[in-house]
Amino acid sequence: MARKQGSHSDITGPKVQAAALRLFAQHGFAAVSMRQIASEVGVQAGALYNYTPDKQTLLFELLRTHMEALLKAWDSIERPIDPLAALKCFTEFHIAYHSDRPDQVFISYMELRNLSAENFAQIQALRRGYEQILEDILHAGHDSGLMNVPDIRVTSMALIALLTGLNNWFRESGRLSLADIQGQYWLMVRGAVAAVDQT
Amino acid sequence: MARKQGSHSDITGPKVQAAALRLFAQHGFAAVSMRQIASEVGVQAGALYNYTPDKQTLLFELLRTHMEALLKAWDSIERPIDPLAALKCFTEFHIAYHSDRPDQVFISYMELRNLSAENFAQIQALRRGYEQILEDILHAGHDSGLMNVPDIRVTSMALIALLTGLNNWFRESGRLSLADIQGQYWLMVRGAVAAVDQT
DNA sequence: GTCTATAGTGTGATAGAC
DNA sequence: GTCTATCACACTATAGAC
Repeated sequence: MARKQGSHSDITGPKVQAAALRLFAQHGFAAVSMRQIASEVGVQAGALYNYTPDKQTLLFELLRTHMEALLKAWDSIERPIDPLAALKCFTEFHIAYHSDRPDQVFISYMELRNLSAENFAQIQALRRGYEQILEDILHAGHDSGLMNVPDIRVTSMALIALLTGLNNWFRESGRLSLADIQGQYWLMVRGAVAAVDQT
Repeated sequence: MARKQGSHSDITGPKVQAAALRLFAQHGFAAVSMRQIASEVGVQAGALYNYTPDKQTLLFELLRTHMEALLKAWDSIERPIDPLAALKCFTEFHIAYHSDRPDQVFISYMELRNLSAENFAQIQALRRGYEQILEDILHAGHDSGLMNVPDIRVTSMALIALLTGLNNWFRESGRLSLADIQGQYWLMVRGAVAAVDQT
């Protein structure tokens, strides 16, 4: 018999985040009501406000947590110094990390416009930090002559789109393993920066 | 002195489409109300229902019109037979067409989940048709030995993400011309399918 | 910490006058 | 074809009991 009242702060908090993440990813921030989230968690709508001051902050915290965890994860791995090896490392890291968190990645791209101006600026700064990682690698590759990068900003945005696009269609349960995907994407990334000029 | 009543079917219809397109792209389908659209058009909310049976159909018609125009535009240009030349042609076409219609492209990617099941299936079929164009080119390139394409589906999805990602940051008014962009993206696309196996 | 109840506002869509 | 007025319902967020 289910309890109708009681204190569950330790477990309800994470459940609110998880429910909001899943529903925002599936239906979009604006299309999801606080009542839907509460229903998924198993509480009444009013109880959600013990865990977030409002719906906007709930979204913001999901994005901030994701971006900070992403940056921290990169910081914690060992990065090769050689630019090509570093680019391969980045490619494989990006694919592994992002394909494992489809909902977080999805809302991080789709719901930016639903952030308030202040919150948007914070998330954008974190995102810029991630892009900078790739740009530094491309810069080193360009300077060493190991890569052909006519414009670092263009190449970095193109490569991130290439890699993140994987989330649009890849499902782990499909016919291809993560290692297969990493291998094929690395072939394409390496080719994209190795191209020499010819018509 | 503005008229408060009258018949404007010829001009109001397109204005409704244009206002909905702009607002959906900026704020998202679920976050935009019929009253907002009416306000942008300069009519009252009730008048919109002379031009669409409901909000859902308004979104669907925007996406359908865009996808059909895209396919028709490709059909109307001259396509080289040589696979590499065809891939270059596709790359430049995709960039030119998409960078000229940022709002249409944006909602075509972001608002798919707000379509009803029936409408989604129709849009998805049109999208599949566009992907098929690229897959056919890659298939010919693979068979002729001119391209290294381990998995046609993987490569086509990756290249479309690479190219469409341009819309995330490119603004015609920026420091780079469309021709510059087309040149750099073609270098990357060609490299991505030309890579030979090496570690 | 969760509940019930509710304030105050906004929503998509329709009816009928002009 | 557009207007005004409205129905019936959903929304975020808060107040106060337990």
